[in-house]
Amino acid sequence: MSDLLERLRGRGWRMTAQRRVVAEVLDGDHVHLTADEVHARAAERLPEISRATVYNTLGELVSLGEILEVSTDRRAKRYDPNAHRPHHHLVCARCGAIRDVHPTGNPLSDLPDSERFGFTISDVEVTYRGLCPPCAGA
Amino acid sequence: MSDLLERLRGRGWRMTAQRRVVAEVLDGDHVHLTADEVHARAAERLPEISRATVYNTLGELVSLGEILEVSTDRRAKRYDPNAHRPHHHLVCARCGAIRDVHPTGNPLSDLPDSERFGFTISDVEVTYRGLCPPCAGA
DNA sequence: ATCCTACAATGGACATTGTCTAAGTCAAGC
DNA sequence: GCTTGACTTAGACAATGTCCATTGTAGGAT
Repeated sequence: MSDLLERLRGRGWRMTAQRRVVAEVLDGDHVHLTADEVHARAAERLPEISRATVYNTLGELVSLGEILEVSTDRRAKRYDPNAHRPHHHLVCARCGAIRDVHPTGNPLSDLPDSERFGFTISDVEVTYRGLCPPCAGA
Repeated sequence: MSDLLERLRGRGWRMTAQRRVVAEVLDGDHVHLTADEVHARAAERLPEISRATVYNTLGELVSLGEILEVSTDRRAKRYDPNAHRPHHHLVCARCGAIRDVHPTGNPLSDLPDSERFGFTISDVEVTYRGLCPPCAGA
């Protein structure tokens, strides 16, 4: 168990059974669960937890910067607990598998001023798409 | 009017009033409409056009490679008629405005083999996020 | 230890986006 | 001008997410 719960408590986050369970479900590396998957896993431990609470809690954890929202497909948002190390994603176009990747270089420096249209850019998101070995081998 | 309709006809695409209207709505540069927006604009000219037809037609145009699907937010997919020149997107986090951009460099070469996990990578999508001048000025 | 109160959880309605199907309609070839 | 198979339609359905009024409770105050 990481210190996620401690960090949250230290920030004055009111601790409830529901919030604890959601945080515990997400507390692992290289996990990219949808809200529904989080709800399902949380419900294994706390059967009466509601979907709204899971959505609320996930939203709060995102606001607190403890997890990241990832939208690699146009289906459900996924939640990535690996929020403290910048990274991008590699997605299998067939089965949806997701891996965290760390490209070299900084895409920001690849965008000349003339292509920024006066925007204040705060974030760059890179998604590599392809086929994972099992799907490519088929 | 570009030659989009001619290209489609030449490929044996059966031409109907609905398809013509959808193609015409999309026939412009730097437009990034949602399916519903396409439907609304098409309905100005052809009031009885159905949502299903718009979805079907958009899907076909994507399959034909004439337009691109863009998922810059987790709301509706957007359709980009600028399918013949590779580009990425710059999105305003507040108002959702989208600009096509052309970064230098190739993000694919920034991903070492050790970070590819055996995937066969076919596509890279880069999304820059920030605030457009009006939203930043507020 | 008990009480208070603001904050959190619940559940169910609602919203948005997209898909599917059965039946009717029409473009294009003959 | 027919015929036919592809296209369109309307609306039901599905998946994901949001909202709200009500009920419950964590944590501080007494």
